[in-house]
Amino acid sequence: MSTRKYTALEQVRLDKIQRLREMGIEPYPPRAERTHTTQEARQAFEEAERQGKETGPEVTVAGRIRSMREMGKITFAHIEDEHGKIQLFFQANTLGKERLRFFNKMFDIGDFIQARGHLFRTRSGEISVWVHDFKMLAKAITPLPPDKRTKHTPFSDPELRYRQRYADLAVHPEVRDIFRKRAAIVRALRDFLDRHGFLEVETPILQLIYGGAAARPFVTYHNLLKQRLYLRISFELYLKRLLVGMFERVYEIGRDFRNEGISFKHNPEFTQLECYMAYADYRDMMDFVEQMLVEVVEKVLGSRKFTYQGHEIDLTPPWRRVALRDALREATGIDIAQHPTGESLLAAMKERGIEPPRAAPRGKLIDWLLSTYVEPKLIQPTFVYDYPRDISPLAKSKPDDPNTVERFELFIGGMELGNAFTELNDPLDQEARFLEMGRTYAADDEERHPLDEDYLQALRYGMPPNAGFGMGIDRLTMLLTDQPSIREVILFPHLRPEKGGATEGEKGQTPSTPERVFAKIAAATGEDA
RNA sequence: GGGCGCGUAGCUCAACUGGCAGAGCAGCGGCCUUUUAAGCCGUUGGUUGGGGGUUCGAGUCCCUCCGCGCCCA
Repeated sequence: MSTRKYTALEQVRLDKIQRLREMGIEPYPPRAERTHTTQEARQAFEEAERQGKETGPEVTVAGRIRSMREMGKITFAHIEDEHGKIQLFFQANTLGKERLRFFNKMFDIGDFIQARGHLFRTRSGEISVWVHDFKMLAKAITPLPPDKRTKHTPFSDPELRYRQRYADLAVHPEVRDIFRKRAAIVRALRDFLDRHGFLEVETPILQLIYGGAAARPFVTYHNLLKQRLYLRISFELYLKRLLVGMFERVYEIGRDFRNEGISFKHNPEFTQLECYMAYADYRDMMDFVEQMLVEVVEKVLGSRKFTYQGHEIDLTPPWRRVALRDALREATGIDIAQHPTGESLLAAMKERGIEPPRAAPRGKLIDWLLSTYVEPKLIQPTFVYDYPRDISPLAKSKPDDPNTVERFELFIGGMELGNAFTELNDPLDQEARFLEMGRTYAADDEERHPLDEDYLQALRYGMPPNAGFGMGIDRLTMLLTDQPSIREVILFPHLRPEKGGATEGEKGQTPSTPERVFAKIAAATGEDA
């Protein structure tokens, strides 16, 4: 019994499976006997040609049928494996009429096949396998979608491409290339950090107290321990504990989870790199990041320059460094230094016809101005530095200006790519900041964070001065693969369920606070919350 | 969360002010011994995203729900 109804097209192929089995042919045999990839087969033939031969060696190739052209007593087909295609040539004189008919009738585009034969060139010059024998490796039931380049019927529906990424990948080699490049980026970052004395570590994803960023968490529940847990929104507080533990340089590459909106640059789970360097400050970190990205990009792309969405981006150092105050003054005419309070800043904004979406504290207004008026224009790599203290509770204040912290964000291609501070290592100041945040944020503000007493305890043992940096791997991949949406660089991006919509009983109401969610989870799992 | 747009055959898309749901591709049957967007002849295929309403009559108009995209938060 099937979990869904088969289409008429699928039914045809199911019938073929049935008939194959009746003929004693297993449509899903356990083993293949490939001797050459398509690439190796072509190379083998070219080698034979260099030796003056007209035919190449006998090879057994395997792959997915991508096209079939039946022409009476001969049939052409292309098969594809991971790295390329090769044409198969089936001829009645070689195989016998019945065997050729068997191929024509029982094999379809999308099936995996293995074919043995010698290599040759067709009259039109294409290297092909003159098939002596062939074998079904895996019968496809659902027809493959046509690829994007097919003139009449491109497979272009983004929803279907993301929902059925396997089909998208199967027919679009260039989509496979994005993920190869992504792997190369991560490898190059690791390599760079390892060579610079960083230790790669893994810290908890399930956390009792979340922190390190301003974001809403996903919540979950450990049944046996009756523990409320959060999926981490950043690695920051754990990695910095390791500096207390006398590791001087640590990094982690992994998944963060943020229970927030989805957009072309936001996915609920995304991959982050964070690294921490003892005895360095945020200026050292700028130099380090510059060096790291230049090297990574050169390794992956072979150049310091690349095009992102029509913009030529040049990573040749030194990158522009601009104080947040100057960047905002340039973009909006407002000097935030003249407006030490939210009220004053808001008044200045309104004077210039700038209307924020909602009333907010000073730091949040500045953040909004930055992302609205500055960020989209920062195409070339730019460090924006010196941020308001109240939106940076983990960063150290500037010695001469307690309301400004030593923090920078990195922008490339109009996107925020990374964030860094001279880390706050004064346990008393950190405690004061946590308490201050608790007062500034309304009790029901979902970005209000619980106070992490254990983190303060770690600081009390003494943490060396250090700088930390976090960067979105997905966004870096977007830049280096010239993709306009984060979904193009995540293999299985988050989508709503195709059917059903909201979970039963939750329609129309969002359980907005973790407390309410815990109550629901506990009820659903039969545990006391 | 808000605004705009989209949802029709397996895929890509048509269908005027409401009036017989169509094409190309693929599929199926046939012809074809060097094709590669093969070609030629014939042919099958529909819960028009789900539900409700208006109407003699709804793909089209109204309400609602679901999904996707773009823009805004």
